[in-house]
Amino acid sequence: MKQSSEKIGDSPTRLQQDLLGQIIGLIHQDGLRPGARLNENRLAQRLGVSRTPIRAALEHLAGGGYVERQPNRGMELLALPPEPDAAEPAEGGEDDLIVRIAHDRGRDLLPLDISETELMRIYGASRQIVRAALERLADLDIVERKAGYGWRFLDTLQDRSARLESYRFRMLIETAAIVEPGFTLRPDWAEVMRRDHEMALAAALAGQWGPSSSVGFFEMNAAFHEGIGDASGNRYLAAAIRRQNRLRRLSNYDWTHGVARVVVNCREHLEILERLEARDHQVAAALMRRHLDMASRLQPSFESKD
Amino acid sequence: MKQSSEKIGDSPTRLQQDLLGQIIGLIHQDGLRPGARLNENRLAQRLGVSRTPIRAALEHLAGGGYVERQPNRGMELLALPPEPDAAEPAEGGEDDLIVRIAHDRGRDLLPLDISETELMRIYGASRQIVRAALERLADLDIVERKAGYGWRFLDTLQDRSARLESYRFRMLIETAAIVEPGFTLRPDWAEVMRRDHEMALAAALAGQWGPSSSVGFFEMNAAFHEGIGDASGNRYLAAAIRRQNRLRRLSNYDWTHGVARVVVNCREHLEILERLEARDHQVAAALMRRHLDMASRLQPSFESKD
DNA sequence: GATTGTTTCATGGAGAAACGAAATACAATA
DNA sequence: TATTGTATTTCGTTTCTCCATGAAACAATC
Repeated sequence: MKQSSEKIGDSPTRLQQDLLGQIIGLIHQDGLRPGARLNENRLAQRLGVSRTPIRAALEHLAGGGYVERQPNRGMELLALPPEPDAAEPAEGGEDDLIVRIAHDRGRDLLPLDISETELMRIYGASRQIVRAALERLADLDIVERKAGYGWRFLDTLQDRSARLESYRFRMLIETAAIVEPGFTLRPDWAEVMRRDHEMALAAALAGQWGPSSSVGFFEMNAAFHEGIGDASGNRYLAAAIRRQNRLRRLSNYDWTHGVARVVVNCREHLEILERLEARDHQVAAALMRRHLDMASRLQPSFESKD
Repeated sequence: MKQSSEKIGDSPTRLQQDLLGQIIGLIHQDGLRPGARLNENRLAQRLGVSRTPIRAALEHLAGGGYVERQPNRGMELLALPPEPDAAEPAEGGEDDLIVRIAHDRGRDLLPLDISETELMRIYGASRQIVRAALERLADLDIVERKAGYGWRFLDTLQDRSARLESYRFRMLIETAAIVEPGFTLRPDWAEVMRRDHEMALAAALAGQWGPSSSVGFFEMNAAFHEGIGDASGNRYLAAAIRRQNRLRRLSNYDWTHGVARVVVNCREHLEILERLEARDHQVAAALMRRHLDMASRLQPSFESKD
């Protein structure tokens, strides 16, 4: 048996899975056709890793029937593999746990003071995972180490004033980002954003709003604001916006404002986008300010959830 | 022997050391005199820990001769222990390592790509410490995980444009902090700040500037800016300012601008402080803007250090 | 009854060992 | 020579146990 000599087997690693997606992306980007050969060295170099995980990823692709190994001559492309949906929020147990902890604390399912081992029991996660999650939550000022043992929630989450402060902060930095002298929008990014928003808008208008749309909508939203930060040319503005999104991700994964608000949101984003493409930064900034100001006035209906 | 029953011995724990300092602080704050008794329960409650580490800390105080254990009646204060200097940058191996790594990378003593084990070898630290340091550096966008194994420096440090972006960002958020509607300065904080700055100013004018003054000066400086963030009443502004200081701490521990600049810096801070106390927020913000703008124009003389 | 002294339990850190997987070096093949 | 196939080395995660130490309960003392 030839297969047994390559020990690929069952589960692709995190890295291998990432590489798999990137390889597929490169295949499309380079416009390869069936019959083309995939050079391992070049892939390894372009993706910044060694050949080992590349080979494993290719082996997985072969398992799907998209490529075939030609002995001593490498992998040949048989069919174009479909592009996977980008940016799923990391199923496994890393960012996932952070969201779950924050969510459960928001519902008062977790006590204010809690120890690592207790969290390990509750979520069935290893100490390391729990630790990493707590560290990152601490970085967002959501928990803090107690002096001795254990951690304490700071309850920035359901805090009403925290929400307003967050919006005030965002109004400051996001408008500033838009009027930065070095602001330059990447045209391809704007294109993708427009398309995504128009699709979301159409879906919302058609009443297609499933329970899974919530996360996707949030991520599109986040990508919009982060893209503006990146375009500002100031890495600290960009980092601050990204940080705010990380914070919002913890409490905003379930959309509580209904479809009507989704429509408004998309339209406002599209309007800002238009102004940005027209280099009308002053108006775009004003629109952004109003966009955030309006959003800050919405009442999050927390309690009526289970 | 009575001592052997209490197993305190040699090395005070991190927690015990912290508590020791805090207990001393409370003794002074409460204005206790020799003869007073130190209640374990109350100390434990005020400091948010159990009695166990409190007892250990008190035992250490007894070792210094400042208190004495009266059997079954607790600790009696014999003499006022001296207040330790606050905010030493954590000798041990936590924050310390972060600064050292950043410093060495800034001097090009570390390669761009590096593995954890290599860092362990170089600094003789445990894997955990190195990991924690790298995670925090990653959080500041100074390193990033490579796809496979290892880490890569992003070199935000000696990057000239990063420096300017940082100052632009600070000009934005720190002036915004001052003009926040909820801005309220704690009078005691202002008092301490004024005193510290005047002392530093006097020392600088007298030409007393040792190699150790550098860190202390930086920390005073940082405390000033962070205090303004805290006074703003917006936790995200405060957090952003604190984060910028954390970043600056990595490259600014050695002051390269000479004593003259220390004098200017202190005077500007004192002027801002005055305006703030007079509730003259607009002018204070303008002064802050100019303060940062001037600082951003200084040329950091990097290379001439060893 | 309040406070200290003492014991017991739980927490989380340190260290070692084992393992899976990525990096690297080397051999084989076109 | 360039590329793939294979073996070796290295890395970092996982998992385990051990143990100091902090939390909490209980007993003793004033």
